[in-house]
Amino acid sequence: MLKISRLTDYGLLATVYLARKPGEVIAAREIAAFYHLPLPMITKVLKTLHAGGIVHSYRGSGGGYSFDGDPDVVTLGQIIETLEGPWDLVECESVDDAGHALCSIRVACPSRRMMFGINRAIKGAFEQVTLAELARGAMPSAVIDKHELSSPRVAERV
Amino acid sequence: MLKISRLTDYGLLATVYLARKPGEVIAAREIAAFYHLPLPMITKVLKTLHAGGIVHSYRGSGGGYSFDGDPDVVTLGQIIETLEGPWDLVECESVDDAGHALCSIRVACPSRRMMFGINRAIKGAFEQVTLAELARGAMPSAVIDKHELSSPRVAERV
DNA sequence: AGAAACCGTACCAAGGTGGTACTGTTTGCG
DNA sequence: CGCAAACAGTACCACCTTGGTACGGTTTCT
Repeated sequence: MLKISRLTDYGLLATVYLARKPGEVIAAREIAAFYHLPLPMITKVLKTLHAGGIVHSYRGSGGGYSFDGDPDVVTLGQIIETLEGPWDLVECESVDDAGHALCSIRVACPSRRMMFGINRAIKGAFEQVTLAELARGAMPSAVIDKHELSSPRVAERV
Repeated sequence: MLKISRLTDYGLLATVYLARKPGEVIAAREIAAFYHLPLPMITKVLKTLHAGGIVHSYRGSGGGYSFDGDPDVVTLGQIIETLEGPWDLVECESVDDAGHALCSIRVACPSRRMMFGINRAIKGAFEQVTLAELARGAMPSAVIDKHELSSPRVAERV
């Protein structure tokens, strides 16, 4: 299930804040103060971003976090995936502890294949928005290509 | 926040089932049996679909639900909106009981405008998938049109 | 009259989310 | 050396949503 929780939103804000001052080491306290958000929330999300390799961390006095990567390479999709973990619109493919599919009607399900198409489209949209664009505050008028939608039965998956 | 809960998924299944037998009055019991889902769940979701005007209901013995509309007009977006209610990726515009914005940094927020772009793209994707396509089980290769992005400098990933 | 089927509402357990607290550990600096 | 700043890890809690159930009421067909 796709969700963009408040925590993920905090993470985006923090990442953008760091990306706007590339290479600079900034304490979590400063970010929390800027956005008027509780410090423990910001530190929590920054820990996750660090674990995911999005930002660097520096401990000790004068430490903090920094974004050292290329903002044109890091995408919104990567950040969301780091913060929320893997996601899908529906849980068609989930399996129980024994490895059996939770959904008993998978093969005949009328919505599964369609959902995967939508799924891919959304992930694609997230992948095409770079951190650089986020940092600039640009607003893309992203749309779905109608011609691609009508094509029936493109690929057989799974 | 966008979420497609299991209940919404049930609603999609039920709607598709009805749309495949247009005009036919079908008891909730039959749909539940077909998908191996608990009857109370199906009835609950069908009530919501009826309240939203997606399907018709007929009471009494021999009653049930039917889809009488044009499957080329009803969209996935309408069904989701009926089942989940209005949604947005982030809660930037939410206000408290007194009408004041919950987000204190709205005007300067670096992610708000971008999120609205993504928001629109996803809603657009949902609006372009019709119930007829769902019923056919077609799988669209929906993609975002790169040229519509505000910035031409889009990283070559995926 | 009785059964079939929808309607409305209420209820509950489980899990997720937002948020807090506390105890390390590392590092810079006087 | 000793202190303070700042990250790391973990545990905890209140609240809400979600999935699912229960039950009594109403309509309609036979």
